[in-house]
Amino acid sequence: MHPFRTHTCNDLRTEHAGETVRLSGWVHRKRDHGHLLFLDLRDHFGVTQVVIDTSSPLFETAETARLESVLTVSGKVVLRSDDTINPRIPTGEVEVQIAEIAVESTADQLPLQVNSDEDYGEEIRLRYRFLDLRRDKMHRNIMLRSQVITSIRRRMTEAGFTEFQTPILTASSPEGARDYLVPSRIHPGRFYALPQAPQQFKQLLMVAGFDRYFQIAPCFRDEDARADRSPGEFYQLDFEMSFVTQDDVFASIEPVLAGVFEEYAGFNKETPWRVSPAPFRRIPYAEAMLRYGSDKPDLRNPLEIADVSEVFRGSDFKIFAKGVEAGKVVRAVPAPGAAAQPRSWFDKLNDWARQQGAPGLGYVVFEDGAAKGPIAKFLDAARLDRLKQETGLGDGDAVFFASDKPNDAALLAGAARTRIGEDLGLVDEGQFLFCWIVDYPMYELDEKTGKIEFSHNPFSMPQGGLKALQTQDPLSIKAFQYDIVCNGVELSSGAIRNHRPDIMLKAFEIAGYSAEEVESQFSGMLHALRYGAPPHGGAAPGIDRIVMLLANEPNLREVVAFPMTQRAEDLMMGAPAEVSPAHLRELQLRLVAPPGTSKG
RNA sequence: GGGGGUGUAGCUCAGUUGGUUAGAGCGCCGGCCUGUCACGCCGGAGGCCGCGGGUUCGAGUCCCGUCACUCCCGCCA
Repeated sequence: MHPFRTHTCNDLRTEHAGETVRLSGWVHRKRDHGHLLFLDLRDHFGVTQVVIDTSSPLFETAETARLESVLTVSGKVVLRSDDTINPRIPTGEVEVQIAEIAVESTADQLPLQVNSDEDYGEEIRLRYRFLDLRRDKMHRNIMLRSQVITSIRRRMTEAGFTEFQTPILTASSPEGARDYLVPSRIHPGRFYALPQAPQQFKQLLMVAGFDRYFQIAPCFRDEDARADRSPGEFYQLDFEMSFVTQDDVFASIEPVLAGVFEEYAGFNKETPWRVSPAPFRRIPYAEAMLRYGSDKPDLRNPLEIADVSEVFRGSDFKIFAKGVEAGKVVRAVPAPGAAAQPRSWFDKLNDWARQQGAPGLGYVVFEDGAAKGPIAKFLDAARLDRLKQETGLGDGDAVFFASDKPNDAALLAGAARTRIGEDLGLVDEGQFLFCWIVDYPMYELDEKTGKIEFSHNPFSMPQGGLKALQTQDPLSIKAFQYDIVCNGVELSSGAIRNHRPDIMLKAFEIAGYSAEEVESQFSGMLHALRYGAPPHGGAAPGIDRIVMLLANEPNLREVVAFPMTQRAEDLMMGAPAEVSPAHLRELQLRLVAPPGTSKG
């Protein structure tokens, strides 16, 4: 019997009745009636019921085939009687009567059930990823990923971008995350590094006179994982453009992102989610920190934080009043309608704030024309009126306070905003809400050392250029640096790059780097910028995060075919692995015992 | 590097105040069943209670350590 099928397991319909067909697939489910056996045969495309009874000498072969064994069957397509039609599958009006059967391969007892959507532990799922990926949800997620990438490629190409490849084996760069190193055999003692991003190469392509570059680029960073941060490797839609302003970059990528999100906004959803149309809202960094307490706000949460420091300045609530005099701030998180919440709700939020390391969350409740709560009695009528005004609240509402140094207060208020919004059911989830965070500060003050440091990307162009660096307080200088955020997930950061060696040297000088240091550490880039570099800029939205959002998954592993564990191990392939002494010798490497062990 | 959660049959889980032989569902094996589609019914096998140590007459249960998976902080230009 020829092993190849004439149809997939999703093809057969009533019009095929009477044809003899061949189907191949996995045994998805068995319904054994003793003298009559139904098998659901599953392949990549779908499921078809095949049937056999004891009048066939092949009955026993079919009956003993375990779940997830691979079969090829052939036989006649027959219509099902009206009362046995299965409306839940596209092939449910027909079935195949088995005339021939071949067991292509058998399956051992399964460590996880392919035909169920039960939750299994990560360890089992990752160790048997090939089985996990057979399951419906994972199969669809990985297909979504492929379709999203195809859609992005098409949209980028149609927008005039060209896809390039850049090296995987490259040089370690001193800034940024830890590198993955690859030893050189030809140059013992020297190492390649895997790229954290194709950042310098894409800039060099601009210098080389290409324009509108993009790449679905693998990026490698040896940093610890999070739910939305894969350990080791991830993919970016890396793009760069020459002779552009920040507005040009936004205008180019917004329709691509909005288009992809609109295209797949209905994935796994009864009704497609709304997508915020281009142009996306732009929020300056300082405003985002003040109003949302985060530089990646989820704008589906309607709550906005207010600064109410002046309400407490000179008030009888001495803790806050003294703090304000000492340069601290008071941020107010509104909780509309919260007056109806029981006392325990307020206590729980307070306990939560203490777990976050704060002294607590003070609050005021406006109820029956009066102000209640532990802080209310310290505020006179004028201050309470002003508080209502600043927060836009009134009777029936409550307001929580975070008081600390500006940055710390912002972060606590931001976390409280998220929690209160969720608790009160205020978040309108059925949408993808994009925004740009713009005007990042070029520098920030390291509170421990008192030194001025780059706050984000040292290669961004400072707003105001060389003149700003020469004349402004460094902490007041903004950069042409931006993030794109969707539903509280940072999809990408990007920048208009600094293409002028003189501005770059000055920018590094302010952060305490000598010209010699900069020349030696970034020689390749600086060298290139001295031979006619176009102004250029771009960004690099994360592919994995885009798919995660579209699939509405809480975790990147659900949209990556072969992810590693949190501790950066591949349980299926056994990576990382030890290598043979001969292998090490060839690379002139020797292992050194870690401190406190005797093993060499 | 630090904090939290979880770990019991192949898998998902239950297991009371520390007390007899550690249970259920699915899967697996066997039997019955010719129209099911999560087929049904009957029976069976299957356990280093993650691992190591301790407390106790007695530990799945309490204590200490450790490992794995995971969430978070640090880290991620």
